[in-house]
Amino acid sequence: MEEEQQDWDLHAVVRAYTTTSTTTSSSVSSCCNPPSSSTSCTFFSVHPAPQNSQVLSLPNSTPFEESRSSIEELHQLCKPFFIKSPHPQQHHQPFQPSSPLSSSFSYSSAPKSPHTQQEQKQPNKHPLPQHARSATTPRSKRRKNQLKKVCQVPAENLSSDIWAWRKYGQKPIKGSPYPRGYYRCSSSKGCLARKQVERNRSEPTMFIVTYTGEHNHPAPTHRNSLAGSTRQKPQTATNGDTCSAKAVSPANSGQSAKSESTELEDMEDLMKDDEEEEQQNDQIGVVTDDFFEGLEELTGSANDPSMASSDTIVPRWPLPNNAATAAGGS
DNA sequence: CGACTTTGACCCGCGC
DNA sequence: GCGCGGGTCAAAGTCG
Repeated sequence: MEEEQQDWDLHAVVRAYTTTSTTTSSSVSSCCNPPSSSTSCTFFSVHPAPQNSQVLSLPNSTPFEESRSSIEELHQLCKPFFIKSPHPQQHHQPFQPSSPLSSSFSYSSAPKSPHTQQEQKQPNKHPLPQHARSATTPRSKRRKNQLKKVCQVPAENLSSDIWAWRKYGQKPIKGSPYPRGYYRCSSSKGCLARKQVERNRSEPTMFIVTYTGEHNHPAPTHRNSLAGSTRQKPQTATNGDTCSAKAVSPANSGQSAKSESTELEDMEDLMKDDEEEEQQNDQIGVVTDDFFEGLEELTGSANDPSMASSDTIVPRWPLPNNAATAAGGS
């Protein structure tokens, strides 16, 4: 029990994950990549599409070739999601995922009505100030009609998140040996983006990440520019097997962050070419700034070792520790 | 000092 | 209507 919890030390993990493909829900063009990757994405859209959930397998090979093709794939994949939406809140354009290349996303609309984020802001219930229950964050309907994106990611990919997440809670989930961690975006105060990280019961090496709400601010261009970050705890050997190295990402270790940024720039150049191509192509279809943003993030993620499939390449920045470790030492 | 994690308690949605 | 379980809050403690 406790072990599991310790195991479950995801605080760090979390910040590592957020998908990149700007998503909007609605059907996803299926990705034709070979299911080589251990991740799959499923999108549930608010639109009751017959197949609103698809498993997207993204490439897991070389960063460049693959990344390129991945981008294309991704592009294909994301196209449907890039819907121009000046008012993201009104569309379902929850977040700008940062690393679509690695994992499975699944958007799921709230079980019931198709209202999306709006609910989140509706201050309807909560007459009760529980400890001055924040008048700013009406909890009402929190569970209702929330657009969710569920991703299943391998431990190593948990660190591929460009957003900064802050843990605000953890709860044991009934039926699951692993607790669920609750995180919110710490990049911006008013950001409604939330994230839940839970280990897959049947496959402990996989994590189920659920995103809720959307970022109301641009994604940090460089990870080291992230506001807060997980702290790096002195690996208290309490965990025995799994490390609880909490640090994850970029922002944590200035070192990694630094090298990261430089390398990122490098990679970005390369990626940009591709991006431009893609963008041009995109212009034919529906392309928005969001999309570019997404691409940027993507490129950023592309650099991310975790994204490029850790199997074939060596991480360009030291993250395994966190990701894997934080991931529960899987 | 600010930001983050931890943790217990509270609140509310949902199913029965 | 009731109870369970999940989601969030906020105080306390930790760390850089």
